[in-house]
Amino acid sequence: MTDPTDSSTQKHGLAELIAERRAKAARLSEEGEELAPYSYPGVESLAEVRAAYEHLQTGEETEEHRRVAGRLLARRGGGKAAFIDLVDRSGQIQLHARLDVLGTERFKRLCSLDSGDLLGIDGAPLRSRHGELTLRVDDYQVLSKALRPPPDKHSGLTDLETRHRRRELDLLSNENARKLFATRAKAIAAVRAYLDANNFLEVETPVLQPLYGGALARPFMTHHNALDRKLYLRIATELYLKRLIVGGLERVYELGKDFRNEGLSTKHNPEFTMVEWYEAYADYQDEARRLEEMVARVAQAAGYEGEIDFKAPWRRLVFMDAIREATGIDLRAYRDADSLRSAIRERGLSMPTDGLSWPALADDLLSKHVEPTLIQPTFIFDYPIELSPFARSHRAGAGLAERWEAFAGGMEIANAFSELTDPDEQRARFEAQRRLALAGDEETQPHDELFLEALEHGMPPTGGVGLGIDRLVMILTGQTSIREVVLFPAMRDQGPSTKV
RNA sequence: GGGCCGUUAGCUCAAUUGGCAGAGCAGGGGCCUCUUAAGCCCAAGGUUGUAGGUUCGAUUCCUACACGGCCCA
Repeated sequence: MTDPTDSSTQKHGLAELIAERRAKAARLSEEGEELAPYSYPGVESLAEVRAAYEHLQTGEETEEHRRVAGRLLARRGGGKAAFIDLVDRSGQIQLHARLDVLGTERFKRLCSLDSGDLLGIDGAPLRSRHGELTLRVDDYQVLSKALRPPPDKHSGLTDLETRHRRRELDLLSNENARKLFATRAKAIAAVRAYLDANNFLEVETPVLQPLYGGALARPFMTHHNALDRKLYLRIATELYLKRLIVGGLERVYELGKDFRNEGLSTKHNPEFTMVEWYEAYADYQDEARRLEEMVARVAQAAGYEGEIDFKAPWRRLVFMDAIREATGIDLRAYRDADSLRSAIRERGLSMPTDGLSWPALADDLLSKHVEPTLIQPTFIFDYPIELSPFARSHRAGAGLAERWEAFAGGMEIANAFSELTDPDEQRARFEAQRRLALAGDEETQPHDELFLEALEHGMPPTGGVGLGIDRLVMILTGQTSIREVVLFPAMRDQGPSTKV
């Protein structure tokens, strides 16, 4: 035997599988098949075709013409007829390839294609004798020859690491992954639709900022060569958006990536998607109503059918009461770090307390002992002012700020203030932050003089909200890890690879 | 940063007490005109994450490292 396809000489590791596919592509090409056309016009989605022929009775055939395209998932049969499963973003359909329709040569070539190949089909809809909606293949066009084998056709790709590093393989082999990111897109579109409908202007402010601000977080740094200056990737859009409110844009929002140079977890990716909006003449109570109304609509648009009831009004708690109910500690009675620390230790609450300031301890009490219990949507109102350098002090005083955070699924999803508009007060807050930084706090607000000057031009009363899109999508899709809702999550370098 | 768990064929998974590393799918050679996890016959496919160690013998036991997951900080 000198036949190069003699099975006794074949191996089928990955390198051999690739060589086999390359050889097959070469063969098809020699036989006159165009393997990579520049376009394939007139394609309908499989879902559209399915919907149009759902009425066909078992065994009923048509002579109508439909053009579809997708990836070859599986083939059954051969000989003189075969069934092929084709998948596109909208769904799946069965093809019926027949030798008597296509002729011997083209039928055999079609049957020789591999799973993963991209295929265009001209076909006539029918319902098979077993009741499956099917397209009889009248003509076909190879749109791309896949040189590597796809993941398993039944199990798809399950290895978490590969699913996240090689999202394209996750998407092409797992319908759930395709659905999830379609849901994410719907949720984001619904956020924009809500804000647009309420007369907000979508704006874009710098990602590269001379000074970072608007949140308590460590930034990424970079360098601009031509300007020879240090720049930071933004940790929030807050300060620029407020300058737009000073400028008279009245209602603005920005939906985009923020970057925080912090650890990774199931709830934290170093780059994440946030929408912030600011509304002149409104306060934080107005914004609470806006958020619950918006999120209820987003959940509906995303087709959410889970356990969480987003319908307004959401539960409303007050910061100190929420901590008292969960831990028995009344923060009003412990106004300094030392007394609060001993109260925490007396009650045997498991949390580190050493070296933490009073605001940090108060914040940790909330995030460790209250936040995980907030499954149904809940607002926590009236944070200690020390935790809120951009929030206006509470009209009732008492060391509080007009600030709330919203929680659902045991996670913080949004944060809002009656914005601090007084430039002198803001200057004092920056000064307080500077003292914290000198004392060793790594997450403080740098002094931003341009922002202060903007406030000095006069800022109307304003309500502002930041809503974490990734976490909202986690809740809407029932995922417990942010890596499942971000297409390409941050991963460590893989190290030396032995893969082909 | 710490603890625990995982890493085996392209994919999904086995492997008993430390004793020749096996299946299914995919791929190759055949058969097959209503199949749908199609089926039947044949032949093949492995640096068991990496580097060491113990042992007559290591996927298995030990150490370090890499990557991932969960929990804690």
